[in-house]
Amino acid sequence: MEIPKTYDPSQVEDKWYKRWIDSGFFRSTPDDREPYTIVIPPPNVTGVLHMGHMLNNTIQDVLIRRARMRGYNACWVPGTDHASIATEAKVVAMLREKGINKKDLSRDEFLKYAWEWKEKYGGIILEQLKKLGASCDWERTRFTMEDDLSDAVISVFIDLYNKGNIYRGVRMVNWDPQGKTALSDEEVIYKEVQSKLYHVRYPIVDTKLAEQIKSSTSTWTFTENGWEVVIGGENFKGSEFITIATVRPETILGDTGVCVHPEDERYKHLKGCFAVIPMVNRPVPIVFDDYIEMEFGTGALKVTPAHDINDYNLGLKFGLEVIDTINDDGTMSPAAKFYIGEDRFIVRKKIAKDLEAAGQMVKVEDYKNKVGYSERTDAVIEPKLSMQWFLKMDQVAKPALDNVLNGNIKLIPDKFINIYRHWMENVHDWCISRQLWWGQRIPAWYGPNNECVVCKTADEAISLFAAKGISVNKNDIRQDEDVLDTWFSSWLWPISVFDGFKDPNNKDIKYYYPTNDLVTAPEILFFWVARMVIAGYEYMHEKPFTNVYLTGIVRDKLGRKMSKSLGNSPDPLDLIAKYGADGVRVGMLLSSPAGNDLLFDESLCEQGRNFANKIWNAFRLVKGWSVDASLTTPEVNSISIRWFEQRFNEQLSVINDHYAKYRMSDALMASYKLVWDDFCSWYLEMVKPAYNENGPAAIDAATYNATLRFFEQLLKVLHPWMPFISEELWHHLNERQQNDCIIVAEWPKEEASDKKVLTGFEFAAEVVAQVRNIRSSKGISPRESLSLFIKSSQKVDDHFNAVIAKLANLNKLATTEVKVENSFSFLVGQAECYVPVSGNVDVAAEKERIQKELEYNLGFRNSVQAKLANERFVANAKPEVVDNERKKLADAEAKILALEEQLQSLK
RNA sequence: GGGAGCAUAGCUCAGCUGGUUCAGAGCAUCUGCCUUACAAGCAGAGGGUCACAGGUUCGAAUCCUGUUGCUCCCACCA
Repeated sequence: MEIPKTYDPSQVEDKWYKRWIDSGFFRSTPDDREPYTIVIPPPNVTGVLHMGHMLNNTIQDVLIRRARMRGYNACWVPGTDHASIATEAKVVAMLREKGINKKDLSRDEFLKYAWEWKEKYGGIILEQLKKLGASCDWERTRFTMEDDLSDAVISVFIDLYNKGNIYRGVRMVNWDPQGKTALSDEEVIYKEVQSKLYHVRYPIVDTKLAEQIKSSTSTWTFTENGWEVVIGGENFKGSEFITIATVRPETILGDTGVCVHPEDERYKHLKGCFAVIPMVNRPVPIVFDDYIEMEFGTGALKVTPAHDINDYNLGLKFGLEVIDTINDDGTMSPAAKFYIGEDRFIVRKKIAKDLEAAGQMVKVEDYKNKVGYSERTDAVIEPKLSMQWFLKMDQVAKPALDNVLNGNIKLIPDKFINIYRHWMENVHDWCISRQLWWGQRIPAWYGPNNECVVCKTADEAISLFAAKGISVNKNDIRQDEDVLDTWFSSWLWPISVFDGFKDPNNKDIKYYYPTNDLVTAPEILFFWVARMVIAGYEYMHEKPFTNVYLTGIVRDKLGRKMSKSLGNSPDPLDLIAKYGADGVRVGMLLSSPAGNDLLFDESLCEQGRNFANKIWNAFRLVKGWSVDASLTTPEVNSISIRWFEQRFNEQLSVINDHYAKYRMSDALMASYKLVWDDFCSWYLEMVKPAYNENGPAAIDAATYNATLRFFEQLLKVLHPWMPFISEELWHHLNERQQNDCIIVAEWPKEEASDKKVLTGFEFAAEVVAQVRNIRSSKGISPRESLSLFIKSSQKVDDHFNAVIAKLANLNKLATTEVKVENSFSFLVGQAECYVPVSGNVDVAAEKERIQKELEYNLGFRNSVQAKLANERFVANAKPEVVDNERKKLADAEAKILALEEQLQSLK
């Protein structure tokens, strides 16, 4: 059989993925085994796979596959999220391209387009996940807007409303003028931008004049030192101004007050006075509040209650008028009286110019500030008063906080606990309404006079109204136009995917809930994780998951976030095509400790691919062996087999321990080294038959069988990381029954390892390395056979002598009582080793080398001696530590003695 | 403005409650090898005052304080 020299994943991956599916290996139904469950963080239904998904889902698949092998009933539930804002934006854009304006469509027409779009593009991402090898139970695929899940959302809303946790109210919300919807605080991204700070002076008038200005039209003119106003033919003059500083002059038209600090000497005398707002000529009160920073700007703040949350609060406090001057789409409203219908940013420039022309602009300075942007549309957020639905958080958040703090739910890494606590302790009410169509429509109904009832259907609404004494028919009532925040459906995900709302006592929810692990990005710790915990306790009285593994953000190697605009995000499918899914999986996980950002570089995938190839070639070697049943097992092989068994046991427990602590990269690296170093570089070289003129010699049956057994065990350890190549080789290694696949093979049992064998090997390995070092530094060919003599006062473990002889290519390995002349020497532990050479040894170079080693050991001995001479050390340190120091001293002294002897003999 | 975290080799990271020759791993680098499993490889080697300054201790990469630099989270500074 001719086996290609390199592993070709393209020949393998689709074949096995199909076989796994066809065999139902991903399928999970409740049985008597213990469940192990993960619900996928549902990606946006119209999204495509990016590197973040790759990392995330690779980790989930590793966890799921290992659990499956360990005998758990492993269930990974996949699905997608309807992502209302993002999807609606995409649909609107698609329609616009077709020349259709959303405004011209009815709600139903629009939704029809949206569903078509979803059917067409939805779930591409799930197909992509299959390429990665994701072993989800695809028969369980859910979608947050499918009927059952939507029903769950609606009934939860009604339930929370009836419990008094949901209320409706006018609040200052983050308004996205492009998406024309309110956003939650979490959906606003603040960016630092270069702005301008405009200093504008408002004339000061007293109460009497203010009254006159209010009651009739006034015409103002400004000079350098004062102002003049004509009211009804009467002329007034003044020289006093108050200068405010603002970055948003377009909101001046909505000003209803000016606020200064009560302790501010500059303004104390203005109590009871009014400032007159430019252009609209509205006198507004000057109020005093210690919210004001005296040092900032001029120390005077214009108050625009309709367009700034702080101003809104001040407005409430001082009873200021609210004038909403900006429309939903970010243009000026009629209430502004000027620039009506023009965009807020254009108006900003215009009004600045106009104020300048009028003589009210004092100065303009450059200024850096933070501006909120919509996460979804990137539009600048407009704080806006509007009627929204809210969920009260303080009560429901309590168990969600407690159960993380008491360790009932674990965050990995645990540094996120503090962040979580901080958020939960300062949680704000959650604005859950969105002014969109794509999503679950709010089940609230309004009567003729805006009376409101909350229930599922119009018929129920009619009877609820009737109960309130309001008699209506279907045509008199209308349903709320808004839909619910997407997170208001995804927070139910771990429950709703098992139909926990529809059928609370069904087998699935009872069996799979609570789930085990959740793997997600820290960015959505509050958006999603915290809220799932809340929903879990509210509706199941139980946590939704036990462990939350928080991945890092995938960045490029320069540390920049991957983004479309930077073009630094590779297409995961291209990577898979290039390096194989196994290679990419390994690449993703090689260096991504929980919570740490992953600086991704293609070379990581290359390393993964190389590893796959290494395994492939180990297989080629083993498969190429011909077995001769008549051969007895050579000594070198027996001890090698004995050693590898121990090494495997030892490393398996290391790997298991890493997994238990969710140290994925460490678990992978330990697996990697076990295969590459221990198995390939050492074990296979140890048992590999020598070759004669006819090619490689035959191998004995015991060695062959042991090697196959080891290989199988290693493939199992590799399977979670590299499902495809491990499955492929599993079947090449042995004839298998149809269903004997590694995906469902049993994870290796952890057994004790014999430390004596392991340390015996370590000694041998060190000797081999030293001989190789001599070859390398002295230019002796590996093919030239050497001899080696070991001199030691203590007994050295000689079990591995045959191994040493083979790997170091020795024709003789013996002990000696005396130093061997004309040889290179080295020390391993206390054993002096001599490699005699035919030519003359470079005495000077040897002396120098030995001298250096001697000096190091002398220094070391001195430091140990000093330690032991210190009475306080001997008195205070733990006895075993002191003993250890004594042993170190003895070792060092023996070494020094040996080195001195060697040096002596070279003279 | 408040809070949290980080700083160890060129890069990415380990280093558990202070104590094995503790200063590590992988990658990268350098040297020598196309040795019939693998050049996507083999063998060997060189890289670090553990950010800085103090302190606690018999003993500090590890604990404490301060400084510097970076990152993240929260928050309503015009």
